[in-house]
Amino acid sequence: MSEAPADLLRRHGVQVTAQRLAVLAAVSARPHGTADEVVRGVRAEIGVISRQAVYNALGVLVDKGLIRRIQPAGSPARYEDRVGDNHHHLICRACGRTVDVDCAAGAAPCLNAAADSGYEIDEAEVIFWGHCPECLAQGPPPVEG
Amino acid sequence: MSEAPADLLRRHGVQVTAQRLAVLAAVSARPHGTADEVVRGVRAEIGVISRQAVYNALGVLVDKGLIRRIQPAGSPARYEDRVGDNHHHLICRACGRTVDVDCAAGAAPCLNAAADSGYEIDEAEVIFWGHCPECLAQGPPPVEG
DNA sequence: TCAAGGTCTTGACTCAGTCAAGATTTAGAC
DNA sequence: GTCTAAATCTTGACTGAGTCAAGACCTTGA
Repeated sequence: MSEAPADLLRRHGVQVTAQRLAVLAAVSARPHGTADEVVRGVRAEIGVISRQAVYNALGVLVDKGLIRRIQPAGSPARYEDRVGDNHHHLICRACGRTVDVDCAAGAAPCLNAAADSGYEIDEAEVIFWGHCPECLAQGPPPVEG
Repeated sequence: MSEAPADLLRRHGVQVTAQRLAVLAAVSARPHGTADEVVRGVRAEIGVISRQAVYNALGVLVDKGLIRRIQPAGSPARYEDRVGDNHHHLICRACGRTVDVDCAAGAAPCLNAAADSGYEIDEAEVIFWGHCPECLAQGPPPVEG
């Protein structure tokens, strides 16, 4: 990350604009933020931007592998700038807080078994659901069922 | 599954209605169907039902653990009646076909490592993305990036 | 058969995201 | 520094998935 953001974009064949730089910065500043939170972050930084420009920038950056999109069930898409490693996510059912988890097994552990299906697999998306320490402390999680 | 669907519902404290029975049957008939597909399936079976009643029935059945809801990125929620085992899903990026995969490791393999975070984890949701044999045969998958 | 409570229908609404047309900006050539 | 073509941004309408609320209807249990 010693590279300037503008150079990073150029190196990936992405035209450099104030909006894209601000989106990249906003995603870095608040990992796991929604598109809407990015919009607010960018507006705080450069004053004004259209929702559409943010969606466009996020799409381009995801496309080029500069950021990663995660889409947990029951939540809008979220974005983070930690890419290139095979980490997963852990989400609190109560407060929605999302944290990164390194996969203990290194490479995705189920890939071999799944390959029996004849599918050519390129990604294993893993999301852990539970309750974070703070929500646990505030009271026992509601019994389900 | 030797139990009659109506008894199954009653045993779980769910009031028995024609709509709920039809929704349960529709989900069994087409695993991984969307709410919309369930609506169409139910209409084929009992003639008429409101969208809202289907959402309501699906919600109750998921709540009681009689069916399972999966929400792949970029797709509406899907439902299946295979519950109680820790199986995962494999989705074709090209045609969207979804198949079940048994987890080779038996129990969810990353749970121990993730537990370091202090979270109390109750579910590991795993989705594999790739291309199915038929889509692979029709041509190489598009290069991404 | 009847009353009470739960469920269904209808229709408006929200939220996240997409589409399209015209104005603006960027990159590269002169 | 100026100019042109192409890419990007803004604006505003639109779609799809799902939720909310009020009143009609059906189940359950007595």
